[in-house]
Amino acid sequence: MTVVQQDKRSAILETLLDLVVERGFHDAPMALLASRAGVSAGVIYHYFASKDEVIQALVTQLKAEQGKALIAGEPYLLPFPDNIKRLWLNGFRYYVAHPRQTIFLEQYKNSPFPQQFQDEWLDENTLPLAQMIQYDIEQGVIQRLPLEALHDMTLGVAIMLAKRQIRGEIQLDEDALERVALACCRAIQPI
Amino acid sequence: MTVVQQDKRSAILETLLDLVVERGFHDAPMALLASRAGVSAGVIYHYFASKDEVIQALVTQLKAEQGKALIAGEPYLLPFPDNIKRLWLNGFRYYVAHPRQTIFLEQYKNSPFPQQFQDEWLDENTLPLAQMIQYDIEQGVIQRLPLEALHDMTLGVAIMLAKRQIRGEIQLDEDALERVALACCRAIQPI
Amino acid sequence: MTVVQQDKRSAILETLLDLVVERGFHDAPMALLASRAGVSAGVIYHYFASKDEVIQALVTQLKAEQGKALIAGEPYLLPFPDNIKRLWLNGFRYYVAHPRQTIFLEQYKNSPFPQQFQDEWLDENTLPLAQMIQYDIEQGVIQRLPLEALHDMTLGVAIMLAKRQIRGEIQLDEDALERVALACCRAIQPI
Amino acid sequence: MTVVQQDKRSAILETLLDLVVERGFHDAPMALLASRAGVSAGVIYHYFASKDEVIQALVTQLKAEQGKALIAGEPYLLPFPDNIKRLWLNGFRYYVAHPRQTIFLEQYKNSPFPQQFQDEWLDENTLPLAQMIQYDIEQGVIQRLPLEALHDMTLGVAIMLAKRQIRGEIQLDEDALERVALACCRAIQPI
DNA sequence: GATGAATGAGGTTTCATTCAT
DNA sequence: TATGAATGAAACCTCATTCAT
Repeated sequence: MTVVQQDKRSAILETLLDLVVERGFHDAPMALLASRAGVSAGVIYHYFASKDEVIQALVTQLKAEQGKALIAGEPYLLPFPDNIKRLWLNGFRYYVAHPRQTIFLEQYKNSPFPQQFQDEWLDENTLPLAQMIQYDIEQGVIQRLPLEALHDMTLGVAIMLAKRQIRGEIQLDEDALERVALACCRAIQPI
Repeated sequence: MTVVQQDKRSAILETLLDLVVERGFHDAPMALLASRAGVSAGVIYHYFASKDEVIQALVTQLKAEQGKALIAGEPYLLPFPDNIKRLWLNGFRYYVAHPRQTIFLEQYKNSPFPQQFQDEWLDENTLPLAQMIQYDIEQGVIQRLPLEALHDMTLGVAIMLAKRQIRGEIQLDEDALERVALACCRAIQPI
Repeated sequence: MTVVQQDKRSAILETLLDLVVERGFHDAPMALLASRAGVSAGVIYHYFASKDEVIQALVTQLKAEQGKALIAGEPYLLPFPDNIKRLWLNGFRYYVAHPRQTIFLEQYKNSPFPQQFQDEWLDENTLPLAQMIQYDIEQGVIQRLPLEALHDMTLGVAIMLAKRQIRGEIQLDEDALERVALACCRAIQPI
Repeated sequence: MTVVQQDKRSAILETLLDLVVERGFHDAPMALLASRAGVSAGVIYHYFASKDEVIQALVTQLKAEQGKALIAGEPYLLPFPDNIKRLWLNGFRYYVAHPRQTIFLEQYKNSPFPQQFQDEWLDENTLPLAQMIQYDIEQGVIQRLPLEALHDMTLGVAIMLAKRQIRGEIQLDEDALERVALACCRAIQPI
């Protein structure tokens, strides 16, 4: 049945997420993936053509989930700096609330996997964000810098801080969070 | 001879750097390391006890080199915001000029290797920087936030942008660089 | 329905023929057999008990077809050397016109499959041929040699040449064919 | 040491020969090859890049040995039909004396392995034979037929009979052998 | 110190066969 | 009958590490 099928497929992806977060891409064998997912070694190859494709499927799924989380509350409808602030807080909270997803994607992005060219600003979730930023640049409320640079100065910082909080290195309270989010907004404003 | 020894040891580390950058930790076998380093497979085990130790040795070396690069021009002797700006530009330039080292360390930091607790602010290179920041916080010219947060809001952004530039995703000219460096200084200032 | 049954059974055998000719016994998996035959993997086991039995069924069928082709035109009614010549030309033409069947059976005969002892001269098609040869030996028009040797000196040559022609290594015209067929007749005559 | 190395390499090839003759290409796993050769599974891959390359190496070696056996006694120096007769008897005796090699090569030639185009008449052993045949054709003592056809009408018959004798299906005595060899010579003569 | 053949456990993937539906 | 997901043993191959030389 389709439900059962989806169950197995999902169990495999879910377990890969755990495994890679715990042990890294270099130490996540298929046999362990199978046994921890409660499936036989063979079925994995009914759902995916190879180990790489399991990884790709998980990456795709996680990126979509992240993208959706970022646009919760429709930040692209707010004026600067509220739009960026909401985006930033959306991001930070999602990252901290989904530590495995965050750790996995960061590990993936920093590993030399054949990076299919996929502009992070051109999928259905982030396109309105890109347009929002572009508009604010034209309006003169955001510095004229590459989208990627603006991303790193805002959401990039949110990811880094979230990773630290996940690892327990820091613990930002609501007040500190607000201040950092605002600081990132200020950073990208023209002088 | 000692020189030859150092040559082989260095060749191994240098080659591991290449290999991990090209293929990732998950695809850097010892046999390939040996052949590309121009040494026999066995001799690696005269210099290092295991594969993990080769990796650790390289990590240690690269961190020390990065640490030294950051304090070039003794930024800890300058007043805010010049100290942070110099630090930022030191960092960005070092990262871009040493792409393999940057990529390697980022890959390492994002992989779940047994992270021996090693406070990044307590080694001989970064200690003066920590003291400098602490002093500026007391003086009220930098926001009271965890050192790690302040790091990510400044140098963290430099690393992210450097990685993008290494990958060819962006190309920041001198003017843009200055603006971003300043923006990061502004970000950590109190409101 | 019986027709459908026969259709599926035939499709399986037909596809196995293709598969083995293209890829060999060592590379003809059941899953591929099923998908190329347009049937499910499971249904093969309704028609055949195992992979070996599919192979055996195909072998049996192909041998019967070949046997029938050899006695077309009732060569056992003709006097030597016309009987042998017709046999030879029947064979050559059948082999060339049925390349997959020829290649398959040759591959099978040269592989160490459990060769159920099955005298090739004792089935319903070839028995009259064996009697014909035996008679010609008694009459002194064919050398007294084992039936198998006489077979190889005549039909055996036809198979070899047909395989070459199938592979495109040679191209025998009608004249050459006649000459070779005759040569094979002469070969088995007493001196 | 080189001797030991050669020992292992040879043991692997020798064992593959046994294995394929006994069980066929479709049932000759590397693990069995290793254990029967008295080596570990891993070493095979120090000497050969893959299973296919082990097979290729064996094929190459066996073809060379066969080629040398055929020209023993320098048949290409004798006048027709003694040259062909010696070739034929050389062949038959070699095949019967080296049953595994014969069975292996026949199985190989009848399997759809990527047949590197390798004209069997153009290597160092068989080139003088090709020239010899060509000369006899010009002299009018051998029919004008493709070399491949002449080969099958003579040596081809020798192989087939040898295979039968190996399997115990026939047992040709010296007298019968002489007669068959001569018959093959007669077969390729012009009428 | 240096070599590289050797090991053998373990990696990814395949495959004949079964069985719930 | 028919399906195709599921199994798990076994296939091919890799790899960190050892050790005789």
